[in-house]
Amino acid sequence: MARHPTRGETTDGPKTPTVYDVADRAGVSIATVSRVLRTPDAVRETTRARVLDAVRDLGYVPSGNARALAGRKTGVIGLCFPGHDGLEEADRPAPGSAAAGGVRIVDDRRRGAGWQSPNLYFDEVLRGAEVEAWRRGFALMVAAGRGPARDVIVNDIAGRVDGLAVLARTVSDDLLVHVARRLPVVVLADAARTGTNPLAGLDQVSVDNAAGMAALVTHVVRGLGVRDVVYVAGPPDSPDDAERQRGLFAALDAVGLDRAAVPHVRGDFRRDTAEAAVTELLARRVPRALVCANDQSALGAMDALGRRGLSVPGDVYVTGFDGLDVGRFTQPPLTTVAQPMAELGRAAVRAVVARLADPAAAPLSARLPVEVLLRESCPPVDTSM
Amino acid sequence: MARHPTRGETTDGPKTPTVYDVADRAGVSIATVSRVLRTPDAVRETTRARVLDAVRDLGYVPSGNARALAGRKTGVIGLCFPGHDGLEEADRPAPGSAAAGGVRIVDDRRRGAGWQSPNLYFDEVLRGAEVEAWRRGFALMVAAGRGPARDVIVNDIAGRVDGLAVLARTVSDDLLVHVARRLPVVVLADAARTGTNPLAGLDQVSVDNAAGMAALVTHVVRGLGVRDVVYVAGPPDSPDDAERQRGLFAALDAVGLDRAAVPHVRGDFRRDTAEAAVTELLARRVPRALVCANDQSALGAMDALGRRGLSVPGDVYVTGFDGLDVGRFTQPPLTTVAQPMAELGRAAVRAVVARLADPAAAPLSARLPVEVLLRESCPPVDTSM
DNA sequence: TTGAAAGCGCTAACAA
DNA sequence: TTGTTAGCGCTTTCAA
Repeated sequence: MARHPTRGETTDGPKTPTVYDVADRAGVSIATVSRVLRTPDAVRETTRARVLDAVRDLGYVPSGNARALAGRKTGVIGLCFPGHDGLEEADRPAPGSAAAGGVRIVDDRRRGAGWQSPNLYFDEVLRGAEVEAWRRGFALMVAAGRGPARDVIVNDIAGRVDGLAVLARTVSDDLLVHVARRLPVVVLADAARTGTNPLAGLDQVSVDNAAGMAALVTHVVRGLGVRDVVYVAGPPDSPDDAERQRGLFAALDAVGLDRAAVPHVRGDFRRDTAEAAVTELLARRVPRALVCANDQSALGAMDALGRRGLSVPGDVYVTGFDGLDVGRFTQPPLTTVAQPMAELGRAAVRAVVARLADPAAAPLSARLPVEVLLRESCPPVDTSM
Repeated sequence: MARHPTRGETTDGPKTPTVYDVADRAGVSIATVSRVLRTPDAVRETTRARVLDAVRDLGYVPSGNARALAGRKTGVIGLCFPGHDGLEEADRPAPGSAAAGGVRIVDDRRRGAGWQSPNLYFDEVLRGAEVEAWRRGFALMVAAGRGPARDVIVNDIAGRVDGLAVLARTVSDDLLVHVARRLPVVVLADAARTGTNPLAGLDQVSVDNAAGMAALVTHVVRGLGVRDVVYVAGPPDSPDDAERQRGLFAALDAVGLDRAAVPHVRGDFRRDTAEAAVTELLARRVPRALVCANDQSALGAMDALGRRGLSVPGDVYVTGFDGLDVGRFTQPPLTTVAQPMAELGRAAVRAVVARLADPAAAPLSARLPVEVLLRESCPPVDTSM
């Protein structure tokens, strides 16, 4: 009768119980056990109680894998991103500090506002995705791919989930296309979607870089009346920077300023590079405003200005882009464009769920609105007079 | 021969391909397909190539669930925590701000250093867990249980993973015990493990609250020579606070100060409550040092002191506990005890993996070392003279 | 209301 | 080196 006649009797210790064990103990069939767990109302009260008791007594927990296999869906959504590079070693406890019971005492007065833990960006996306997934009744599986094994991970995860949200350039396009044949894939924050892009057919969710930059630049040029602007650009191959430049140009066009009137220097999205670039610029001349491609380079710009003894915003306005937390604590606080990171995660999950519900729908391309945060480095109105 | 003779022919569109489809197309058996994927060296070069081609052509991605079921292990570790309460609504885009193409412009100059996004704590634990899981070859499944559904979630996740790490008091003890019968469960940050605790037999990883507080208080009393201390306590039922108080007392005992010499006021771990409590205290007298049960209440204490025109650290030393990021940006920066959040997550995963490797080992109880970060609010040496 | 039985897609003996 | 086959634990018709 029972499929496992010797279960837990001949072998070493009791194995983890299955529906069969519960059914045996409750004196019902496995179908009834399944019903009790999935459609309790379809089972007579007393039977249900017997089954539930057996579940309790046995410590039975249904196998999600078997369920998923039989039910042809997992109830899990996967989230892949590029990984916390550099974190692997960074947060390893310092050698010797782990001495038994020993508490290390550190003079931490030197550490300035510039420091911050890496990749907060993804943390927030992740959090948003997590929240949304659970609200929709899905579990979330996370994979931060590091190194060349990324593809392996994604492939691995793809087989375990109903749908996948992948941050731009986490894995090779080929793999993504391959995987997308099997399940819904949503690409996050990859706006540079051209016709020839192999990912062109996939759903995507991104942030409205161009509109954000346009609004910010409009504020600088029209709101503050500044015409002497320099743009501290990102890496030439960055789609994000390309979009932000589009926004910049759009704003210049709109206010009737020649694009050539706003020269670029190259900050490469990095604090040190931007500092160097701006230092070099300042050796030649001092513009009234520095519009930076991201917050990191804005920090670098402020470093350079500070070193030259120039005041922000008194002598030079500085703006960033991203809305990193650190910008709230700089001196002065940094005007920036905040990206809705958590919302990005949520939107991604929503997109996956929507696709699951309607596989035939046209590819989705969502743009999340950004928010310009005016802070002291480039205030709402000119306060210098 | 093939198990699915009509696959993709009679039904609507091609179904997602399985080993059978790949085997058919490559002209081999399913076993060979499986081998190519799992032990490639056990297959002749030419055969392997044929199979791989078929995989490519078909867009085949192996089902993780079927694998897990057949292989009796999932390769996934679960992480459960109490959830980002309050976040659900908080990060919802403000009504109206999402207008198509509209970019909201906000005067953000008012928002002080006190503000910060909630639950950064878990983000870091999560990140640590993710990193470690990945290094060990496991995927990570995340569940932030919210509301009464927590138990359901955990039960659900338990069936999908090889092992589980659960933050203290995320779910009911009963459920945890139930689940622990089936798979390894590691409890995080629940140090208050008494003999009668139902969770007593489980592995656990926590932070050395007592030692941290003891080191900090020793610094205040012995290092700075302060004897007039008030403790701003947490909620009475908090195991964390209890541990920190133990550390406090231990330090007092060690330096020969009567415990009664250090009165308590109740801050309840919250900024506002602590501010109220300290305000009331200051109406009576001004101690030389306020040792607070956590960072939040330290912020509240500083609020109260500031309102009274008292200087930190000139008039009163203030210390916190937790190592929240925000403490680096307060005026003055906050001396605190940093908990190794990311390391907590990693240690949890390590514990699960260890338990998986040796189910018979004695229950593990790991204590992670903390770090005292001396900053201006209670500096390494008395600089006021 | 309950039970019998056929898979879900894969792995892992065991044979060949 | 490759194929056959028996499950893994569950859901789900279809009958009873």
